[in-house]
Amino acid sequence: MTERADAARNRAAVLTAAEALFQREDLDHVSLARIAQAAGVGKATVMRRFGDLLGLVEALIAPRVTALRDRVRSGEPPLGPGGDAGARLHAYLDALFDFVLDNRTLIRALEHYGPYAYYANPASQFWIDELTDRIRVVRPAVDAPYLAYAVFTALRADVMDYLRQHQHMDIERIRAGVHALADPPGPQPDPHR
Amino acid sequence: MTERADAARNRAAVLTAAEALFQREDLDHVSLARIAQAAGVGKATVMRRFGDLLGLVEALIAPRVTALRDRVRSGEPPLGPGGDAGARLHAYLDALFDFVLDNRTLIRALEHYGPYAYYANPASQFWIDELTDRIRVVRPAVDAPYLAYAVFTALRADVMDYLRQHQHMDIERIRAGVHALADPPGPQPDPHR
DNA sequence: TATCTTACCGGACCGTAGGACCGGTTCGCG
DNA sequence: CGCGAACCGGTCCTACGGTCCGGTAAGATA
Repeated sequence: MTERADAARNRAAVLTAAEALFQREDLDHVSLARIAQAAGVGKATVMRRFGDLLGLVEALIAPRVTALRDRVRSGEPPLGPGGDAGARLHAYLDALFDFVLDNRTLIRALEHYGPYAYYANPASQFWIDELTDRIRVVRPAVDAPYLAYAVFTALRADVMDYLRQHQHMDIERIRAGVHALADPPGPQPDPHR
Repeated sequence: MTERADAARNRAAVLTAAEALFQREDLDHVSLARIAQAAGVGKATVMRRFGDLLGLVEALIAPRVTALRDRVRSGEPPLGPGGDAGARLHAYLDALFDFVLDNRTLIRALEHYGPYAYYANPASQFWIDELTDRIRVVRPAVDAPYLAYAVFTALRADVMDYLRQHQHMDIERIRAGVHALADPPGPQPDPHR
């Protein structure tokens, strides 16, 4: 059963309108009613297509997630398979960092609806698992799953926005901090310490 | 101008009732109306005393904050002034960790109202500044302010709850992870790496 | 092209939230 | 004791996410 033409048209209109609103407006001035109005559509139409607002935001992020995931799974090294372990970790951190930066409004919207929406997201679980693997190779002595969560938490969009806007840290400083978190410079731990 | 007796009585009743509700109920089942009802008071009374719900939560946390701050500022070393720098950092991390653990429901309530309520809190600013100082002494080569924020973020109540409840990490594992984040074991960085 | 089935549409509606308002009440000072 | 001010709490207001249902139009069929 294929989707009817008007339904497909409305889905696209809602996605476009929602995207624009999330970019332009402050997060808590974006409401279901305003999205529907901007899309020239009733509120129920939005709900029917996406279940709830969280579903709408996930649908907005989905294509970008897929794009990055493809680069990670089958792109050029070191982000894709192959290459030096250290370079792989750092390339991945950079890619995640840029992803969060580019999509921060949508990611914040995700965090806004539902508790744990950021972590529980299937996409995030993939990011975290991959991060865990890449950390484990470079730093076999640490608790890689925990460290992966900690780094991923440091990459929360709200945290990054806060550091930039209220603590006046610039982007490259934060980026360097994230790298240092996951893989501090220097030799491996000395068992005699 | 001193507070009238009935006003003081109501303030205490609201604090007690709110505390109990936050402990017992799920966070988003706690509403202004229920707090007022549990305190045997009108909603407006709650608002008058505390401005808004965020103010109420801050008032609930305040005495605990003060207690820990006193221990940090003038208690026994290594948490208080004096002692080995490394021990000071680790004692402080333990104290913060326990504080978050003990007060996680209130801290989550804080995070629930208002954006950045956790970081922007005056108390948190003190915690972060102190953390920055203690990190700086032990790890002069790193960006201490950023690392302090990253560690403090790892100590978010919602993050810890998520790791415990959904990732099944036990408390001591998380605690060890936080310590490793702030002060990874091993010798200092090697300039030739 | 005319008809009919059915997926689809959208504005009215619902329950609930935080917070403002205001007539009545009670505290406590002179 | 009496009075003014501080305080009280139920009602009201606005906005939210989400649901309902009578009406509409898409598009398959003949």
